[in-house]
Amino acid sequence: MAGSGAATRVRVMLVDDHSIVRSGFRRLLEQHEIEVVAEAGSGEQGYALFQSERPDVVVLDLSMPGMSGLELLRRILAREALARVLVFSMHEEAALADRAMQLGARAYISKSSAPEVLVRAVLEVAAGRQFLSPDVAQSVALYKLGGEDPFAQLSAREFEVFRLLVQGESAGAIAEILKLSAKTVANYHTLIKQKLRVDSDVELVHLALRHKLV
Amino acid sequence: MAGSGAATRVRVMLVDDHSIVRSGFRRLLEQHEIEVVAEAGSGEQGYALFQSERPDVVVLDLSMPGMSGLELLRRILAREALARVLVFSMHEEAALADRAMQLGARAYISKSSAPEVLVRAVLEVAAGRQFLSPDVAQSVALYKLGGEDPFAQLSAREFEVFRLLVQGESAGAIAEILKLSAKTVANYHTLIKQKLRVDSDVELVHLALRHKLV
DNA sequence: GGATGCCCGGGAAATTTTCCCGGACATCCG
DNA sequence: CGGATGTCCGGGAAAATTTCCCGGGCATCC
Repeated sequence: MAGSGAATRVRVMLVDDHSIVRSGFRRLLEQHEIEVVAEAGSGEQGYALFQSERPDVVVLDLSMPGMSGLELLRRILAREALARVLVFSMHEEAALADRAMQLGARAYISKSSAPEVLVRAVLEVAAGRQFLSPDVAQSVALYKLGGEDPFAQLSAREFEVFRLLVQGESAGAIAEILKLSAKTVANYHTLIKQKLRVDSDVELVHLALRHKLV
Repeated sequence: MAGSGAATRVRVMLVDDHSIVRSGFRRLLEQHEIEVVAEAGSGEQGYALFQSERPDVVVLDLSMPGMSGLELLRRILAREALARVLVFSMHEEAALADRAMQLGARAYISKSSAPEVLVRAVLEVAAGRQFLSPDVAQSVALYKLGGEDPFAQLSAREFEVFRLLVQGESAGAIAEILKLSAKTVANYHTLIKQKLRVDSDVELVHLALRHKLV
């Protein structure tokens, strides 16, 4: 990068399992003088590349097979508490945005945002600020105002296990993904059902469904 | 096509409710000498623009609020039976791909396809050929080979238990409702999971969901 | 320096799930 | 008619899972 004169270009890493989407983003960002220094198609790859490339900003799609986006977010922040991660999600579910920001994401934007919003968000995050796309902001605000979040009592870790569970992952798979013992996952499973006041996995899925988490 | 000398550029219309995605696609296609002559963010708009712009190829995202992608596809083909429509979908559900191709779509590709696949598909369709991305092709092939309805093998009684189960009724409640012993319900439960080839209740609900049974 | 709360997982008991079995009944067919 | 097949129903016992209880590590907050 022979950046003379103008400010140094922002170095971004893209994490999304759809290469076609990454490809579009790359072109979009590059047209705005933002440099894409790495692309990852999975959580594992994302973590590895994060460490080797040290991008200024990570643009992360939450929904991925294998290691979940949230898990990757958690790991990145565990290693580098000040990492600047911009979460990009298909849906504008408040519950997810809430979790992601709690964990330490710097921005959360939905896929229905205008292209300029992504660019804007990347720049905001690069500058150390937080950012929410308008739809997400409204959604989160209403969600929080409306009180009564059944998931509020779940810890971050529990919530992650919950999401993976209702997405159909087996206990073994979850242990694998989160690097836990199957036993721990089983224990969380029980705890989650208790906290959410349901008796069966079926009700668990229904609850998730009502909150658009599946 | 008045192809003189070099080939005339292909004229494409994009229909997707996410402007951010359209934006990426436009850049991607334009880098491959494909011209994007129109973008629509809804079915209604897509139909109007189709008539005024008469693109060579329509790239259509199936999942949109309001008029569904399938409905737009149907209308376009009703007006112009030979229209070349390329369907682009988030999921690679065979059922959807099946229906879209039955209706007359020329291609169906999933979002997990490589960027080149989209370009390739557009060119194939423009040339009058059909195209399926590899994952979709496999999915559809297996779906067709495997015999459509996964519930076909369930007996009436089993199906009934299945429906109550995925609706969240407990084993005890079902026994009550159907006047069976809880033991019998448990046995059916096992049998149903076997027949439907799933390992957990969560997957059972997902299956029901996909077939709109919840 | 506590007190609190999440994170993680082992051990053992409690409960459920699964497998195997047999009988009642209805249908279809040579 | 006799027999084959398939659904329907549930018991018994083994196998697997869930649940409960526990403790240590770690961070945060007075």
